Amino acid sequence: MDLILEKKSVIQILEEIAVLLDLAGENPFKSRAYSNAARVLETTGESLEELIRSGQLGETKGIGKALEEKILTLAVTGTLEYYEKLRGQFPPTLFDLLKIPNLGPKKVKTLYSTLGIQSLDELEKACQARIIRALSGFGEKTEQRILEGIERVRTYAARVLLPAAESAAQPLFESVSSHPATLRASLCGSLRRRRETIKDIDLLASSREPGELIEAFTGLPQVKTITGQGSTKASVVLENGIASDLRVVADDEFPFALNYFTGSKEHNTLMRSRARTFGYRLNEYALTRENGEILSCQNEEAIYWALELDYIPPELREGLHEIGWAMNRAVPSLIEYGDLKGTLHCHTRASDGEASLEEMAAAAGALGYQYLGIGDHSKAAFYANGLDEKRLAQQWEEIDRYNRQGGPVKILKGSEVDILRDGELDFAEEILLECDFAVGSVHSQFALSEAEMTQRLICAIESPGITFLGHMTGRLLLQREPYPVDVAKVIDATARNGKWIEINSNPWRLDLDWRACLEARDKGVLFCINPDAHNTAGLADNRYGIDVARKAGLGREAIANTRELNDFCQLLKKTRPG
DNA sequence: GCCGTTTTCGGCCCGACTGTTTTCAGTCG
Repeated sequence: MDLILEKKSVIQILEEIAVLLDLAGENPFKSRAYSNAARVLETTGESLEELIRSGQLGETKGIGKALEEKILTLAVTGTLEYYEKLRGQFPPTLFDLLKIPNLGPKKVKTLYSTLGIQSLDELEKACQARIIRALSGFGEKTEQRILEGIERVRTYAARVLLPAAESAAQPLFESVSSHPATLRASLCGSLRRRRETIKDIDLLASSREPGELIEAFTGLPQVKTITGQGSTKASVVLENGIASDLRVVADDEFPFALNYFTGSKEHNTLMRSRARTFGYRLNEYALTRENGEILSCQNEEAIYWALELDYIPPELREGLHEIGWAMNRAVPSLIEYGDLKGTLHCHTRASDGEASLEEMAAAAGALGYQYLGIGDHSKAAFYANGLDEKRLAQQWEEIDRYNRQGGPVKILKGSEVDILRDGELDFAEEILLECDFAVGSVHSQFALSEAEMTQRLICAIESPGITFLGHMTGRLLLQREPYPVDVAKVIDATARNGKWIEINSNPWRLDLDWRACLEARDKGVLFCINPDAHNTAGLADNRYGIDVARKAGLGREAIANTRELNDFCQLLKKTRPG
């Protein structure tokens, strides 16, 4: 069966329908059903084709009869009358208005239906002409906030990468946690869940004098504007454009608030539903019995235990599988930051890196690694000064010399070999088989069809000399979408051929995405966490790769480079024929 | 529109803050 629309497009349309239903003022639970179905599709490992063929689509929780039919129609015909009709009611530019803070579907609908406002520009003009304040439900302040919001959307619409948020958050956290009025403090939200991109920095503190903390927070030198300030909560925008919220609670409420503000929203919803099955009520202050009796919890762990759940680490709280795992006492034991014994896929000055072999090795040694795999670019990557056969041989001599002298780490010989358009590799098979490992990567010709790209990657991973694919989907977070590829099929081919999957730790990449890693784990594939480092500092990026692994629910045993040198080399050999 | 350890109908997580109200709707997380 051939599908006209791929899964990603179907998901997008479902999400769009949810927004359109909100705009139309439909039952909010109906809208939620569409969002929910989109999320379910996004997180299931199965391809849409497989779900349809096996008849599992309608069996999936969150997809009932109506949605099954609509998804099927969309996938097979590429269109859906229900969607088209809904879409016809509103101009597509209304979606831009929804990005303005404090403007939701109701207000946008009012702006559109009373004044015909469709775009940011039109809204800006209407605000400047002081027309907005006359609308019922709007006022002078709303008008002003909309103008500020438009400015903000234009300037800082984007999310930021995890490391950027982390470095902005650290001084805020230190200021709050060291304040004399603070009893306990924590970073929360997506930062604590270690998401790959962050929208704002959430902070929580407990105190007997919340007002003092709020004052101190809004007065911090990093704060550019205060967008909201109450007695227990403040919202600000920092000088660097990132938004930040501080919430202050009483100390006995802290564990509940910590759990609540860590989220995700989906996880919270599931936790509250779980509480209800015991007749409890859970909010950010307490866990309460029906009779009003409060169940005391000293820390977050106690909340999970009170709901007869295993403790769930923050990274797993995405509303996917974690509650089910926790109910069955099956929360995986996650890899820890110190668990890596070495790493592969690093560059040197020989291609486009900034450091020498020795410098990279010394830096790896300083991280406590036992081995470092050098994988410089191959000759097709001419823009990166890729190595040809001769220069590769010279590098090997250099590596042999280094290893004979016995530095802090054993250097492994490798190559990041370009995958050419047809799936063939930039080096001959016998050369790759002489390497200790080889990373196959796509660096050009991104604009293939999904079928062609999938075939290209499968062809590469079937090559005997290849150990794993480098940054499998080619995405650059906040910059470039992944190239079209059927990841499930590539993972299948990887499993079939006994190869590994790279978790590329570069914060721009974090590729393979954690959402897809779980599926690979269930197929028994081993992972390798690599920094793709182009300088010595880049080696430390592996902590972000570990975040990905943790979010995927991977334990130490699933990651090849948690093994000691000898065991690791044995595993490497198993990726080769014979 | 989905779903079932109070249920096949009537729920669907819950509270802070804001602005525009004169008791509350909208938005956000």
